[in-house]
Amino acid sequence: MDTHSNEHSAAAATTSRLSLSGSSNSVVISLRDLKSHCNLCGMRGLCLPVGLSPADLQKISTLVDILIKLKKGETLYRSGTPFTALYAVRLGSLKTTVLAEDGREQVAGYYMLGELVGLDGIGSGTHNCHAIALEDTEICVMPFDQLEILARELPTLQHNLHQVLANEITRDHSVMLLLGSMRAEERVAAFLVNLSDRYCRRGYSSTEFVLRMTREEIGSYLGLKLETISRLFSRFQEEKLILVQGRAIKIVDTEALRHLSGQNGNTLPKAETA
Amino acid sequence: MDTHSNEHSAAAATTSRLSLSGSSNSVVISLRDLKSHCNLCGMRGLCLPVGLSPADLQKISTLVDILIKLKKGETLYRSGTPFTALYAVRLGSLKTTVLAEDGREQVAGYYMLGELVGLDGIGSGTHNCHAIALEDTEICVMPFDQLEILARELPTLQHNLHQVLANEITRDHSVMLLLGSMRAEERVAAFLVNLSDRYCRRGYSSTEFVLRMTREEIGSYLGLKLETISRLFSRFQEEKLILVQGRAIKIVDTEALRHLSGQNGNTLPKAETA
DNA sequence: CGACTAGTTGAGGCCAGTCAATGTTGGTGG
DNA sequence: CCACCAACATTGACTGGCCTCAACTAGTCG
Repeated sequence: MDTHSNEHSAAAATTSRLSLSGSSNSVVISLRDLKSHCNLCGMRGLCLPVGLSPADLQKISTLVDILIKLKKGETLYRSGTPFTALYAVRLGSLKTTVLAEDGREQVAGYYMLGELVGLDGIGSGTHNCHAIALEDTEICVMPFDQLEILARELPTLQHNLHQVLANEITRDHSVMLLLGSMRAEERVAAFLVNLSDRYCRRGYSSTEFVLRMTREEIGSYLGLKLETISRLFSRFQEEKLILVQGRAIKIVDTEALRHLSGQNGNTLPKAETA
Repeated sequence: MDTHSNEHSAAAATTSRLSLSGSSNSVVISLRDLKSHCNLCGMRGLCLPVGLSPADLQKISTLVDILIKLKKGETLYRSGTPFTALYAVRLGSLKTTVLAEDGREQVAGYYMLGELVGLDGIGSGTHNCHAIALEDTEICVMPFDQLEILARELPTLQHNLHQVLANEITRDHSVMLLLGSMRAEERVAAFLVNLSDRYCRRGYSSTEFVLRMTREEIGSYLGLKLETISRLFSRFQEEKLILVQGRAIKIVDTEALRHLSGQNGNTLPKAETA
């Protein structure tokens, strides 16, 4: 709300380093004025995996001292801008989109509360996707150079960082599997099951949630057209798998969805499927 | 050649830690007996990006003391086996395949000389794909726990490791773009251009090379069927873009291929293609 | 109210998959 | 040397799933 941040010199300095686009009217707040450091944060243990001692957390807090507030549709960073930091979603959600050289754009990821965004920039020092808020969103900024320094002191943090990076690779592999070898209905089912699981892990309902993406964004993520998403939502509803009301989703038959998606839940082992 | 390695206690110990499947008859050699440490290796600067001083390289050499020789078709690791090390391809090539829970398998990556395999295991401590040699292949083993220790001492190595991980993410994103939004001919063109570039960077011909994968493996990687690959190779040949002779490929019209693949090379910008 | 965006639904077309027959290659053994 | 076999590859005919185009509805904002 308080857009007069020029008195927050630390925040202002970091803002320029972060290369937020001038057109963006995102709000940057120095956490030094707030009491919300990592050890108080509800997301603790989500954005960085478990195993950190209170003392370690205290040290990590020192490098998370900027909070960015984005309104729906605002961009956290754009493809081509310099990479300086990792971003932890503290509230809300974002999408990332990759761009082909011919201008085609595709949603590459969908990040919610407690997840880290911006890993893609480490390789080249430049972001190669856009990160855009899907709703009003708060982001903790972790300057990467400081993170690397701290990781040398704290083996647990170092290993956590490696895990976060590798988990992103694993996640991408399952998306590749989805895009490369699943039919449309399987993709949509897998998408819903994935969302359900992630909401569940965060303490929300695994059967009722509100989509933050349009049909077009979902389609882009799944390599399908928006009409196909719409049709499949309707068909799943006819088949009593889900209830759809615009973006509100209620999962009725979790098992059937899970089965469709190829992840046969915790049901029979089926040893013969090589 | 010398398969009596039971006197190489270090090699034998590491072998068990690596959990090589018993059925595999891959050969494990201790590099202590060889003179081929990193600072002598021709791949230097490929498997780990640039910027390492000779002194740093010397230290890294100390952790690369095992060489694995795989014959065509042998597996380096399988999905589900414990993750212990990263593997640098010293000679030859490998594919990695991810498995859906319903048994479907898909080629996730194709690694050649100087590239690192095994990153996927860092997240969970367990590999979640298979790595299989496409031809006779030599692999340098870098135990990951030792690598992490060394990375804490050498900031350059630490940053290189982060870059390697992040580059894998970037690579996966471009595969996702390919699978999600390109038509078959564009995918195949992109595949050929990508191979061409990578061979070129390694000092081989960018226009003539021999595929190490079957049509089926290429198709699996590109989310297509083997017949489609075959048909497109034939069509590209008719259209004078390439010459195909089994697995031998000669690229005739690089520009046209590059254009098809969406990476419009270093030609005209074409601003109007939104 | 009109303009706009998001979503639904239908009709028809096309790209890639499926099925099947045939050709090619490389290795093995008589 | 050739015969034989298995794995890999090519090509054709047909099918079907998803895309394209288009019309229509619902909700929102000025």
